[in-house]
Amino acid sequence: MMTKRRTFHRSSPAERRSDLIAATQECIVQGGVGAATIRKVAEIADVTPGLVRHYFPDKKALLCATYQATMCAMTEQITLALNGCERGAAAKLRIFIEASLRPPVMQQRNHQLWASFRSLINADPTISAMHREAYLDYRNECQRLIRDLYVELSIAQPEKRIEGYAIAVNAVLDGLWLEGCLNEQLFARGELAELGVATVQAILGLETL
Amino acid sequence: MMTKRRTFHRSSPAERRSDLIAATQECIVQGGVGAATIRKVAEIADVTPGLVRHYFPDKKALLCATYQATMCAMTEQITLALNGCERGAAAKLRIFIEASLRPPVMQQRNHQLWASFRSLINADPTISAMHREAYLDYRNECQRLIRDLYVELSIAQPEKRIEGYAIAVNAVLDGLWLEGCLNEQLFARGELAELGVATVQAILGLETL
DNA sequence: TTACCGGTTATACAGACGGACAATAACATC
DNA sequence: GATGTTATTGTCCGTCTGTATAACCGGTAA
Repeated sequence: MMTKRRTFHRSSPAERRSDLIAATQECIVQGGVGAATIRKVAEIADVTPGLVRHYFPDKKALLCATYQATMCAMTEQITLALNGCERGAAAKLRIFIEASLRPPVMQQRNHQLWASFRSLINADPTISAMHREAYLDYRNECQRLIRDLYVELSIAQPEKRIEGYAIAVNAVLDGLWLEGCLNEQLFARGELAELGVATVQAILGLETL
Repeated sequence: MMTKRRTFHRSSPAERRSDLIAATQECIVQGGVGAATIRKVAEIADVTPGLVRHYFPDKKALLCATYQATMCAMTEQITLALNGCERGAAAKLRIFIEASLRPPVMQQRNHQLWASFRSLINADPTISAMHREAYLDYRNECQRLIRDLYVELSIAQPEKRIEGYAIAVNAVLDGLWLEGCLNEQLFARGELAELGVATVQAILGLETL
């Protein structure tokens, strides 16, 4: 009963870590959090189960790292788009909306991951804290862009109203993102982004995006 | 080693079924889908594990029934509010918005259940189909209310534009519902409902809600 | 009373799970 | 080239899971 030993391959720690996280994402996408078992993750990453524990002290740590990586990847895409534009506040807000409502941010895969982790909010305080932080970051970015826009247009608005706008705009983007992710083939490419821009214009009472 | 046998109690089938579904919901709320094990469900329903299988052929059936019950309970609350009002289209739309953005529909518990089942969409085609149906029902209801409103106001609108409005309004309600469920204590009671009405007014270009 | 039947309980079982650990292979340092 | 270090492998264990099945109980009808 001599089974051949698996070929030994060594990768850089950063690469291995990222591979394991990617494998975890793949599991979750395919079958929810419950499908992300240590064994399955190891199999997808083409590695033995023991190695997973060498990089992450326990399963919870692996899941948290995966959540973090997932959210970072999305916000990174948006800041990337935002940094590529040095024009005014209106253009920035438009780009923020469009980046949020197009691939690679608006993608069924991302939604699947997002919903899966969100389902753990009551179960794990760490996940809960990470979620809250990501949510507030996004909403504050939203609010900042809206404030800058009114300043640029020399329209005075009380901060309280701007906050209300931010909540509403955030809600629209969340909602359209959800719809778009779930029906990737139902909407033409860019359709939801356009609808998002038009809707935000209506909410802000502007026609200048 | 004589452990006392559990007291024998017989309930009506409908009641037992509903108890088991409620217990499943409780598990999911506390710890996500993974926490809803047959044994835990049975414990919460104060019943032995074997009985669960007597009412549901397997775990998947139990989860699907729970999903169905969860969504039905929410839409039922909304139709209930809608039926209690025999006034015009504007009032109906307002009530639809407010019912969606107040307890008992807007409730952390509901959100937890919603996210949990949504995380299974890729894993189970039955869940996927049920979700799609619920989503389209809600959006169509939305679209119908908007169409009726414009008819009432004698404003001609191409159906294509009404569809766009419905998508946007649906997105706002989804988004605000998400925000509200997750921060039940952050918003004053009715604050999001008001914000929702104002935002929908802005989207539809009306001030008559 | 008695015999039956379906709801209910208790227990058994095979498989998968997370975590722990020793053995092994590649690399780093001297 | 020898030696220590770290990444990686293979294997084990106790626990928990979903499911199957046997034993039990209480009402119902003959």
